[in-house]
Amino acid sequence: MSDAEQTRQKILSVAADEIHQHGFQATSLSTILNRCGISKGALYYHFTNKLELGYAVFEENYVPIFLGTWQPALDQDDPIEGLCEFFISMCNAMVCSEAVCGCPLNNLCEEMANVDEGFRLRILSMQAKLNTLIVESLVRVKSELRADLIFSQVAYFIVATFHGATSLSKSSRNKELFQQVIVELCLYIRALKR
Amino acid sequence: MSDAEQTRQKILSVAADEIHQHGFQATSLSTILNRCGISKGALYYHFTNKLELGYAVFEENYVPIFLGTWQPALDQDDPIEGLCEFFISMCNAMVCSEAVCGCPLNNLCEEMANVDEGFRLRILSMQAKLNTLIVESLVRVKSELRADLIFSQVAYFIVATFHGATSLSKSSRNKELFQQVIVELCLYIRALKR
DNA sequence: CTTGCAACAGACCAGTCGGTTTGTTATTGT
DNA sequence: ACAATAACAAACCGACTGGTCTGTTGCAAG
Repeated sequence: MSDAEQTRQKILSVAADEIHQHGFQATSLSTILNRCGISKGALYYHFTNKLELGYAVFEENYVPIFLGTWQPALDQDDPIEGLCEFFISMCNAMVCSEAVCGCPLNNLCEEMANVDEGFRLRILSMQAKLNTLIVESLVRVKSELRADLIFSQVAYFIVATFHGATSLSKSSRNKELFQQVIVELCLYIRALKR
Repeated sequence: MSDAEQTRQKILSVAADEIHQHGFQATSLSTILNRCGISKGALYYHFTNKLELGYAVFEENYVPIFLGTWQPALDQDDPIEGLCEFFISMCNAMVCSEAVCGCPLNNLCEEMANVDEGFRLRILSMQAKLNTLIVESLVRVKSELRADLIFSQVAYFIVATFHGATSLSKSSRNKELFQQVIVELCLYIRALKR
């Protein structure tokens, strides 16, 4: 990796962390510069402005990580159990993570969906993509599921609940509420089977 | 109402609207002053600083409205149907509201829970209070419900899902996704009955 | 050896932020 | 009539914001 590409990646990862912690609008460019140990010239050489930096963080950092965590769960032979295990593992991982900053994508969704159209459209396509992934995995084991299900609706329901659980744990700042919602969610998911 | 109290209320309601639209941190005091047609001296006569104004908006505007919308639904003879009707009516009301800014409390929760302790504690107590209300209404019709339910868990699940649905509709900016999640949520709620 | 460009460094800018201070007006108790 | 206080108005402040501009390296091609 060239030096230039290296600093670009450094900026992206630091920006991703700052945005995750403080949100996009509250993130200061000078903080990013300090943490990276670079100058403003460097940043504006790689990105045209703060917004474009935000978009780049979204597409090159958040989205891959996001899909990378859901995909394996849905690729299991039994996606129902795959999802449950995934959710439970999120519960356990939450203990270790010292800072409960919530899901970066959910945070951006809440903050920027009504502020900037560029963010909104990216969030929208992300949600649609995740929905498709879940629906596909459900269709794959269709024969094992109840006949009355509307897959897309179920998928959005799961995502919405998971999002809500994340949000609850953010304000409560412990995993208890998160765990409760997740347990109930697993009950719901397993009840999808006939 | 005295003149002073009148300007105080004016500030509160305008601030509530601005915070709802742009979030707390992105809300500018000068915007509030312009919309109110008052000066900075007036604002700082009634509130010690921006944070205290935010707290006042939370407690005197958001909380009463919030509880005022949930309470009637839970007070119904059949709280299960009360909740469903409440959710459905939220779906319909959403068409009329031109701006989909999400629930003010959920927004503040997402934005400020990790930023300011004062907000976090207020949000926390609000969530606990809502949870208590829901649990109480479920206990009231306990005999009609399944025996395996953990009421508190169910209550948090409902709230989390509703929050998630709100968030989805914010980014999608139409009521479709919201409606889908709500329909599925009603299915879940009605299945609580034995 | 030098020309040119990629890859920055860092001073600088206009604007905005929350907050303070001083000044003014209207009302009210004495 | 007068002093005191409530209820503001508005100038002002330092800190900070995103963004621009000019200058300076290091390397690579000719």
